[in-house]
Amino acid sequence: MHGDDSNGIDYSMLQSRLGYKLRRAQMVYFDVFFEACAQEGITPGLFSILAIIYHNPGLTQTAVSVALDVDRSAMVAAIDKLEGMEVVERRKSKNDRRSYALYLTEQGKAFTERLNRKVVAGEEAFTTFMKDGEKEWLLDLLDRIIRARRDG
Amino acid sequence: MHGDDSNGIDYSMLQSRLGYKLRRAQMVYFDVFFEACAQEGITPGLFSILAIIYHNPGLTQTAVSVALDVDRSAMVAAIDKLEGMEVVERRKSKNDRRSYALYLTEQGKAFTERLNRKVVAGEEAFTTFMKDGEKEWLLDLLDRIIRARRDG
DNA sequence: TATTGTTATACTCTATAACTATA
DNA sequence: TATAGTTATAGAGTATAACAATA
Repeated sequence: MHGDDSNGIDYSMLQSRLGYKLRRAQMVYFDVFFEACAQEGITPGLFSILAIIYHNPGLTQTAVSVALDVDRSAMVAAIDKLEGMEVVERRKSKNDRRSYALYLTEQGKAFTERLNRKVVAGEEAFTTFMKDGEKEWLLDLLDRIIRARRDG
Repeated sequence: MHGDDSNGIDYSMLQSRLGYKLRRAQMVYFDVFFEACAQEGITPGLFSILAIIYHNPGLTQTAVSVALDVDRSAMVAAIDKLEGMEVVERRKSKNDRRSYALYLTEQGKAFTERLNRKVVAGEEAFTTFMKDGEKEWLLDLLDRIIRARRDG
């Protein structure tokens, strides 16, 4: 092992690059997610929105966008789609008539739970080659990378 | 710690999701890369192309696209740009007149080496909160995820 | 003045399909 | 017939700026 991948290409400058590996790993993960959820019309981004609303009912669109670190303008089409699927509903906020409070419908809750089971099951494909505790370690280390930004 | 992030949002369904963490970590990494290389007009994708050609001079565009797992049609604009920056050159292949052999120019080699030093230095921001050997372990684990696809 | 949701817009990335010139 | 590079095109994803309603 000195920079060569199995296809005979020398990856020397990339094989020890965190960013390159993160991107490739994410691409693989996306394929697994896609197999599990594409037929439901759900992308990773939509799933993350459902997951946030599931555990934080009543949030505004802007609050969800902040939680997921995307622009609030991107939420409009996303919530439109989820509302069209009848899994999310916008309720007019009483105290602030500019904003909506977001809730999952009853079927939206069941839908999200089912999706979550599929995603968790899909992830088990990755744990087969992990030792005990290795996944928790990975999640913790990724967290440290994520927090590196806001903690300086 | 039971699903809450520091902003008061409950991330229960996401905090143990590999895909979510991979994406967020990659976003943070991209910011660091951007600070280091954006002024040079280089994105992570362009850097990966330079890195491949650096260690594998003479590859065709298609070979590079296969090495990086992107469509060959995406290579055209990328190589156009790198050629415009005079860091890569297309040389007509002798044996197969359909294809080009890709090489770094002299300044392209120096440019790539300089970029590599910047990227490696930028990555050190992430190693400050890693224990000895943890980065190598992370790279190895990400590799196992990446290989999970082609190895089944 | 500031903020929420919205719209219009644009830019990047990426993939597909079809073309051309070679093989 | 198959392949390399190219082009046109389209779809996601995401960001900015501006606007109306409301705070």
